[in-house]
Amino acid sequence: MARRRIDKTDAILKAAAKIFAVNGFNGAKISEIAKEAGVADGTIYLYFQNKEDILHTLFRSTLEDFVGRLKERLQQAKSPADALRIVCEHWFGFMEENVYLAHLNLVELREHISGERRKKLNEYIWPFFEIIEGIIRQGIEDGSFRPGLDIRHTRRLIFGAMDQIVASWVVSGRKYSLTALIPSTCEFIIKGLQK
Amino acid sequence: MARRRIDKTDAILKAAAKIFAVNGFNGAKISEIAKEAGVADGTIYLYFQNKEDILHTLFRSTLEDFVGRLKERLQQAKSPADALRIVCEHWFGFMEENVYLAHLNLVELREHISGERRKKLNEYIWPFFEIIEGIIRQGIEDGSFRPGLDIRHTRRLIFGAMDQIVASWVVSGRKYSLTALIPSTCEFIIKGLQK
Amino acid sequence: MARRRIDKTDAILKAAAKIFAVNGFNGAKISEIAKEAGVADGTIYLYFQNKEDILHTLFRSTLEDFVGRLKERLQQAKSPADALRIVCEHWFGFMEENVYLAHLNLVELREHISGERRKKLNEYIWPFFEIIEGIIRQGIEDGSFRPGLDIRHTRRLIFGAMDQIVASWVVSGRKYSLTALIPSTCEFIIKGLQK
Amino acid sequence: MARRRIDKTDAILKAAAKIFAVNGFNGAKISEIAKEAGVADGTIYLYFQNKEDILHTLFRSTLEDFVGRLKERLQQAKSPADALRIVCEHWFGFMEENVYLAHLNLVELREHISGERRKKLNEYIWPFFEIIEGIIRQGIEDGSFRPGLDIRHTRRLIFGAMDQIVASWVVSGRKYSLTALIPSTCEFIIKGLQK
DNA sequence: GATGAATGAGGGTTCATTCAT
DNA sequence: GATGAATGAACCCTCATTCAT
Repeated sequence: MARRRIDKTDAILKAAAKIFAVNGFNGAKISEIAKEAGVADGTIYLYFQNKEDILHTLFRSTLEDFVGRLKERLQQAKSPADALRIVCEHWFGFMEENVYLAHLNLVELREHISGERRKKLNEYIWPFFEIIEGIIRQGIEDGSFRPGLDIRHTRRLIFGAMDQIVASWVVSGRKYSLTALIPSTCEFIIKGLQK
Repeated sequence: MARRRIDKTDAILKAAAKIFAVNGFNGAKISEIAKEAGVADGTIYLYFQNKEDILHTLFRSTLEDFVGRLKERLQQAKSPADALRIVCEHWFGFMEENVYLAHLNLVELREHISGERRKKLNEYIWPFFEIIEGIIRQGIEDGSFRPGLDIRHTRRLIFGAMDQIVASWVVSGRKYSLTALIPSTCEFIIKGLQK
Repeated sequence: MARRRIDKTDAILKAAAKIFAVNGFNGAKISEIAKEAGVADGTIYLYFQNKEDILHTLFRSTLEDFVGRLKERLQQAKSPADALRIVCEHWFGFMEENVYLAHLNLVELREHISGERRKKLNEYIWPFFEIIEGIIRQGIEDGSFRPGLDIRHTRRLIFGAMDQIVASWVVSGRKYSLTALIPSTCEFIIKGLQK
Repeated sequence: MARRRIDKTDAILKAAAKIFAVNGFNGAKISEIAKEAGVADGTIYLYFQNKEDILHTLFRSTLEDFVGRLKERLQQAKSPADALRIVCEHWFGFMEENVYLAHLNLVELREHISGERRKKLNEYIWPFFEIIEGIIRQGIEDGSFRPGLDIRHTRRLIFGAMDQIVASWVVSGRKYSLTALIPSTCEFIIKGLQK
């Protein structure tokens, strides 16, 4: 029973990820998600409160998973610069494995249907931002990075650079390898922080 | 007559910029735009084909204006690094002066109601991207920037970094000065390209 | 223009009265009302806020009309007993002329979808109740009716008796004359108050 | 087995009475009734054909019970007027003891989702009406009441008066004693019939 | 008999677009 | 050209009922 419950939740989330990614949140129809998930329209409401709840759950669960794995990997980081490299690798790799999420991140995390929604979705990505900010702080402390860097501002610069690479890759139709761009992306970022 | 035509077109575009920015494309109602512009609902359809046409015209005209002014300013650039500084200043300044556009850029340029729409909207920003790419190319040629930089990839890194700063500023409710962040942003970008 | 507005409002109200009466409030579909009124579904929302607003307007306007005419007629009343006779005549006559309203009164004024709705609908009938209470008060004062009658309680007894006659007539399919029952109804009521 | 069957039937009916009373027929959810009754949703359909069947059974069984007890009590009536007093006492007392039924009577006996439903529900109250009509007939015969009274019409007047008192009491939130109103109610009714 | 997860039909409401004036 | 009343397609969500276990 519990098993089944999880199966359907997953099926719906997976279907939603696809439909949201293709059509955006507003363009996605519940009936389409249901069809894709192989359940009846009403069934969705046994597992989620409403359309928005699906989106939130999708973000939360995926990002929690992402952050959890990232933290593990980061334990092997030898330096702040190395840690940033791991972050970039992980982010790009994660996006390649979860293209739908990449779409969603691109589209919905930034969309602005109501300030409220944006705020909640932003909450879910905060743990990731905190990781980056922690690395910057450490880099400043151990002298790897310039003193005087504003932590938050710098985190935005780093995330923005990485994110734009993902966004362009998504918009391009993913015609090239994202992971191949890790070295040059990291070089730009790390150089931008040094000295 | 022609004069009047332009007046109304402008009034509608101005109204649309405001309404789109506040409510997003999907959330904006034609009737609200009409009211804000001081015309009847139906009048809008004498000047634009449909709701989407308004958005496209808005982007195109605003970005054309932006690029035109930027090009003028860039004639005084003393070096590629200086040119990038001017680009950043101009972009941030432009966003501060056109908050509505900043919102729109944040929201709609990235939204993805249909791949089709995104593609068209991206077209309008291309001239701006070409300017940045031209600066990078020049910087590589005159030795200011690292050789071996991939022009397009680098442009994305630069734009992504700048853009994230704007995005965060918008999301924050514009509670701080955007232009104050120009120096630290440029330092990150330029250092990222050097050596 | 104003004329048209009134025409449509009336057409919708008339259609709604019919559809509500036949199907009840919950059973009535907006699309049916629209069809009956000869307008598009959406047009209804240009004239009314929502389905409930139609019901309220229907009650309010009809009862206002009813009370207005009743007050005029009552000016010719020669005694409290005569006034009650006029009230009964008017109520029964009104119901015969507005069968749909009779249905509605029977059905919706009493229905209990939410306490809120009932309360509002009851408000509209209050002016009628006040008229009856005024007559009772006067009858006690001039000695026509028993002293010691509780005004409110007595009004309920009177209204209840009359109303049940209407209700039975509606339920029967209106196979007999309602006005023919005025004398016997009034006799019961007036005798019930005297001595 | 048979015993168990009755237990569950009763539990469901009792739960339904409560839920119907609070929410009305349309507003009541099968799942709520099931929860209140402590059974599964599907179980209800082992005991009743559908939602409407529950309502019918509820009315029939409750009113049968009511009429049965009333008949017993009426054997001690000393006169038609006394009998009417007993009827009123019993009706008011019954309503006070079965508030849920009072609500239901108020709401659903009169509701009119389909003429069909009303007709059936009315059937269940007929035995009560017949008792009242019998008393009137007897009163006319023994000279207690006016000759020439129309039996059916008079029954409606009596029931209407009593019922309105109950209805107002229910709507008021039952903030006062219903049984306290028996004397004045009976005085009105009996005076209305005499001479 | 009992369960409760699953079903899917049904409807109020919004709003981009049209067109008679 | 300008108006704005009218249109009607589109969609999320509820809940009575079913049926596999």
